[in-house]
Amino acid sequence: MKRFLEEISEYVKAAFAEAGYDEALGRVSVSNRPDLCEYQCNGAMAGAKQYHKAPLMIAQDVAAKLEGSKVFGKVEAVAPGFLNLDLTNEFVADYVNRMAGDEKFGLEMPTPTTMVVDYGGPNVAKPLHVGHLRSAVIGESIKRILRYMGNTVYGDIHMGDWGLQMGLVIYETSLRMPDLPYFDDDYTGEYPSEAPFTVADLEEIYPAASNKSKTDADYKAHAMETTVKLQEGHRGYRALWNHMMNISIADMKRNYSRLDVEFDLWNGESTVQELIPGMVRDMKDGGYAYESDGALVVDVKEETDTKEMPPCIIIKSDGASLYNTTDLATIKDRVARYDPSKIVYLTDKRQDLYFEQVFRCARKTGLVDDGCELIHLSFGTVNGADGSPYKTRSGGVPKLSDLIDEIEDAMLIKIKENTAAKGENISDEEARDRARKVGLAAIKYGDLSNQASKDYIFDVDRFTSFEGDTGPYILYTCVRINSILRKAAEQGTDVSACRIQAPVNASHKALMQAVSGFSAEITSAYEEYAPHRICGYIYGLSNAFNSFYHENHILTEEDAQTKGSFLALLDLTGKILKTCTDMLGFEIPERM
RNA sequence: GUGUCUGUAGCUCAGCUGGAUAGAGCAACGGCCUUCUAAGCCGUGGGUCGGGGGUUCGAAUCCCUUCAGGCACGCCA
Repeated sequence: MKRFLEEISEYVKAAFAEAGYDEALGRVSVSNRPDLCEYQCNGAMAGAKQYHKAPLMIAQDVAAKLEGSKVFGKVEAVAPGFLNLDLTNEFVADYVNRMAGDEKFGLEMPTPTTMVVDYGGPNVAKPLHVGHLRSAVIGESIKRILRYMGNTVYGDIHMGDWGLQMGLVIYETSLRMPDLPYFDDDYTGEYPSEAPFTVADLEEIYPAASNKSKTDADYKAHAMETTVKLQEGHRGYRALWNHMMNISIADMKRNYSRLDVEFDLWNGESTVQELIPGMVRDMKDGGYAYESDGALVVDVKEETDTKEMPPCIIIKSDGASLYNTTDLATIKDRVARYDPSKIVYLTDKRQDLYFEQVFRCARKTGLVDDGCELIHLSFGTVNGADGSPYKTRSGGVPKLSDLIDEIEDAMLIKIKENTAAKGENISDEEARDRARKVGLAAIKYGDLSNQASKDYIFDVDRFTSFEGDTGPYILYTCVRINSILRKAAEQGTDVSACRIQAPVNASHKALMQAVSGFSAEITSAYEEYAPHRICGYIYGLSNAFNSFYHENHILTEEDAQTKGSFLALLDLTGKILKTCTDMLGFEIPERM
C-alpha cells in the first residue's frame, strides 16, 4: 500500500496533469500552518517560472479540477500560490482501516537482503563503560529496524580480543604470578581449568598495565612482544587468553542483557586471525601492499582527495597485526560467510577517518565488490551536564553497569512513590521489574531521540524525571491504551471485530492522521539509519492519542458503533506503538 | 596546519528533497482529577536560527566567507 502522503499526492498530481501542468508539481506535504489546513501543496509556486504564469492562477486551475473530490473536503488556492487541503473524514478512515488490515500497517517492503551490523565492540579484559552505551543502544535499534523491513540481519558484537590490551594483561600477570605454568615455556602438561583471576581482578590489572606501559618504554616493549607471541600461537598465552575470554564474555552477557541487547554472533578480532596471513599475501601479490618505515601499508589516497589520507597500515613494523588488519580480515570473512549487501558499523565519530581508510582499502584490494555496501554510522560523545564527556563524581570513566544502576535506582524510588500515591500495593519484585523496564526506556529513548551523529548530554535527573518527550511518557501512553483494551475485553467487546469509522471530532481525526504517518516515518528511519525519526513519530502519535483520550471517553461511549470504532483505532495505535518501541529496543510493562 | 562535525528559546533538542507566523520538552506562570492511570490534558510568556555576504518570488535549510567550540590526522582501538 502506498504511503499516506503519496496516495494523496496522486490525486493532486492528476489534477495538475489535467490542468495542463507537470504532475511532479503535485507533491503534498503536511501543512505547516495547521490553523489554515491539514495538508498543503506548493507546486504552483515552483511551476510559475516554467509556465510564465502567476502561481495563484496555477493553484486556482488545479483547485478547480479537485472540486467535488471524495478525497478532499476543502481545496483552497491561496496567495501567493499555496494549495490548502483538508481531507474528508471518510478518506482518512478508509486509509487507517486498510492499515489495520495489514500485518505491517501498509509499509512498503524493500527486496530483502542479508546484512551485518557490527556494534558493541567491547574489549576483553576491560569493563564496559559509558562509551559502550551508544554503540549498543543505537546498533541494536538499527539492527531491529533493518530486520523489521524484512532483511536477514546478523548482529555481531565484534570484540576487541586480539590487540595490545591482551598482551598487556598477560604480561602484567606474568610479573605478578610468574610461577603459573602459562609462563613456563617448557611446560607440556594440561593447564588449569580454573582461571587465575576474576572479572574484578581483570578490571584492576588492565588499567594498571596500561598506565605502566605509558611511562615505562621497556614495559611496553615486553607487552608488545607478548602480543606478538600470543598472535603467533604461544601455547601458554593462548590458554590464559581463553580464561580471559570466558570470564569477560560472561560479564558482557550480563551487561548487555540488562540493556536488552542481543548479539547473533560473538565474534571478535581473534575469530579471523587465521585469515590474516592469506589476506596479507594476497595484498602483497596483488601489488597493493608495500613496506614503508618497516610497516606493511596499502595506499588509499584518491585523486579527488582534498585532505591528507594516510595509508592503511596492515602489519606493524614489529610484525603484529592491528585493528586495521582484523577489520579487513573480518570483511573478508563476512563476505565469504554471508555475502551481505551491507555491513553497517557503529562506532564513535573519532573513527571516521579510520573507517574511510579501511573501506577504501577493502574495495581497492577486492575484499568487497559493488554488491556490498560498507557503512560507517558514527555517533557523538555521551556528555555530562557540563557538556564535556560524562565522568563519575571522582572524575573517572563511569562503568556501564553503574550507569544503569543509577537510572534504575532513581526509577525505583519514583515507581514506589507513584504506586503509593495511588494506593496501589505492589511487591518489591514487581516494583523492580517496572523500574527496570521504565528505566531502560528512559535510557534508550534519551539516547535514540537525539540524532546519533551528535553528542548528547546524559542527564540522569532529566531522564528520570520522565515528563514530556521521554521514554516513560511513551510507555505511559502504551499502558493507558492497553489498560482500556483490557477493560473492553473484560466487558466482552471483541475489538478485532470492530471497524474504524469516520472520525467524529477533531482530536479523533488528528489521531488517525498521526497514525497514517507510520509508513513514511519508518521508511525514512530505515533509509537514513535514523532511530530518532521513530522517536519523533511515536512522540507525536502519543500526543495525538493523549489529546484524544482527554476529549473522548471511550469505555462509556453510548453509541456502540462509535465505541467499537474508538477501540479499533486504539488497538491499531497500540500495535503501532508496540512495533516502534520494539524497533527502538525496549519493552512495555503491564502497568506503571 | 589540513580535514571534519557542531552552533536554533534560560536549559535539552526537533525542523523531512528551501515555502506561509521557526516547533517540542524542561524550567516560569495560569487553568483541569465524582468517570478509561494527572508519569496526563488545555493555555500564557520566551528566539535578529553564531555573524556577514550571495542564489531565489521565498533560506534555519543551498553556495561563499568569517567567528566560536569539539574531534581526527602512519604503526592504540
